[in-house]
Amino acid sequence: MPIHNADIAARFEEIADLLEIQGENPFRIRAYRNGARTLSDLTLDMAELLERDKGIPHLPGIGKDLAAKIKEIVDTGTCAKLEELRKAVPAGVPALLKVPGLGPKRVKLLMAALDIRSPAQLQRAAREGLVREIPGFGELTERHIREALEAQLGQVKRLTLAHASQYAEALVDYLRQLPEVKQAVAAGSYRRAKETVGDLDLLVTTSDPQGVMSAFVAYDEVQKVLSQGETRATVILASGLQVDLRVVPEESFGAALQYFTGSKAHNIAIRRLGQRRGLKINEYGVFKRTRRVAGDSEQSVYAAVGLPYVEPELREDRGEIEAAREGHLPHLITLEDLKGDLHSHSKATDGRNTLMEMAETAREQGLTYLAVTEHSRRLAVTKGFDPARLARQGEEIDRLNTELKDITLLKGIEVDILEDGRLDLPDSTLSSLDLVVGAVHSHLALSRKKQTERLLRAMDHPYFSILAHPTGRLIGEREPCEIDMERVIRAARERGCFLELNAHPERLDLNDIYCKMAKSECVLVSIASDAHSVIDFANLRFAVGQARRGWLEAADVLNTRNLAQLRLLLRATR
DNA sequence: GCCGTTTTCGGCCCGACTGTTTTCAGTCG
Repeated sequence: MPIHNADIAARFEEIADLLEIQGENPFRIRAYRNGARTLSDLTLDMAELLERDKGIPHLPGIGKDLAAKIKEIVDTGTCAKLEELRKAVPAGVPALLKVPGLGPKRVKLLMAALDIRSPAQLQRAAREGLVREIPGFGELTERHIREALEAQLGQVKRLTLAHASQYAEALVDYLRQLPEVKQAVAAGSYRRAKETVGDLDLLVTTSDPQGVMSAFVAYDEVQKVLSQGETRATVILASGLQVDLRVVPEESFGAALQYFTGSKAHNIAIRRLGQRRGLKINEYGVFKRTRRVAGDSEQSVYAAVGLPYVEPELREDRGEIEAAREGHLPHLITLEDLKGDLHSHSKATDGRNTLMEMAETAREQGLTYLAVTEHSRRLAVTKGFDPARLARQGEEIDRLNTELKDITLLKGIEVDILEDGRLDLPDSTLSSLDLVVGAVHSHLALSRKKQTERLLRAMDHPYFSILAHPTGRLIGEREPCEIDMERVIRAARERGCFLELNAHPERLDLNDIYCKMAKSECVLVSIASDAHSVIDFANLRFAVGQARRGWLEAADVLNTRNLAQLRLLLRATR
């Protein structure tokens, strides 16, 4: 079993949980969690580095001790420290930390007083009314534990960004129409355009906090109010989504928005910068002793610690603070930078609309070209194209292009990459097209070596232009294929072809980390809708969000070029 | 356990809400 960075990160999280239950130094615990986060954000594969005898490079939050543990975990699958901790704490106990309202202190109390060793035992004890008898617990706490354990069975997964946007936009609209509300925005991971959102964080400024709070908990989708104070409330919607609302005075809007946008790691780093300058930063502003020196706007908060404004999508403590300090922040791509779309389908295969309808909608969205890329014959369920049908569509595209104004249809194909890396259509067919988008739709479970070589062979093909949804993942449904993305990206650079960032809300593939990696290797990314109907062009904004999280600028994206420039770049791949 | 533009030792972000207590600990974000 190969050990991936995610596996090492999981071991570190487990160590942190176990140390927490033992009541260890909280900063030591945080060190393990920071190490875990660094590893899961990393593109370098630790196991591979060690295999090639490269040693572990200097990484933020990974010191001598954690580096040694990484090596030990890669070599043995575990580490002595973890095994020692596992022996000291019963196996079901870490799961108790996941129960809302239970932290390490209460878990310890439960173990000591009632010998609770698993969520099941806790559920029984809570039903029998034993929990309330423990000093520090009470009837209400017991009820909350019982309800939380029962609810956990049907626990909601994280929503895709697109799904969350439906709830967020409706709620923000609701709050904005309240007369006492000055500003209302969604902050948190939603504002950072993270691909999935666990809960919504809303921020409101008002002169009447009480009124806003009452209106918020009265929103008709609210099923349960978890907490409600003067400036903060937490509710659960009927859909199961948790929503936190924070209310601050108008002059604190910037500081509060900065704080509630996160990420947590980014905020900690910013506050530490503040500390060094003798400043205290909280959601109400930036303070020098008791004097408020900034906080009206986010810009003012960053300026107070000597930094330029940092875009929300960059705020993950992945190097943005250093880049800001050195004046190297990227000028991030925007939706308006996209000049065209290089992946779409029509009724001819598994799409819903005609070519004309697709073209006109794309044009309405400000696009000036649209590549038609139907599936190839191998994907029979989609009525994929054989050479003859593809040729006939080519004639139709020629005819439409004489009728269409301000937009050009390009002839393409989403050709299946077969198990051995060959393409599903002959060269004579592919050579007649403007671009060839290659995609894997079968044999997703090949070994890392085979899957990687399959992609490399496909990309080596003389007419190959763009690798579509490179990892094949479906968020929350299907894990990415095992691929050595570092090799794929390097191969794309050498070959001169491109990688796609697919805008389908469940794909968003490439992800942010791989986008950044492609950028560092100077491989252009195609931000593509993969539209199967006219409404799918709207998904482009989520892909742009992902691209921004991956530090991409307009120049890093293939389809920010105008048609003439694009044709040159596509021709150069051949 | 990590880290250093005051530091290689002694710090490590900061505040709101709840429940149980009678002034605050625990948890959460």
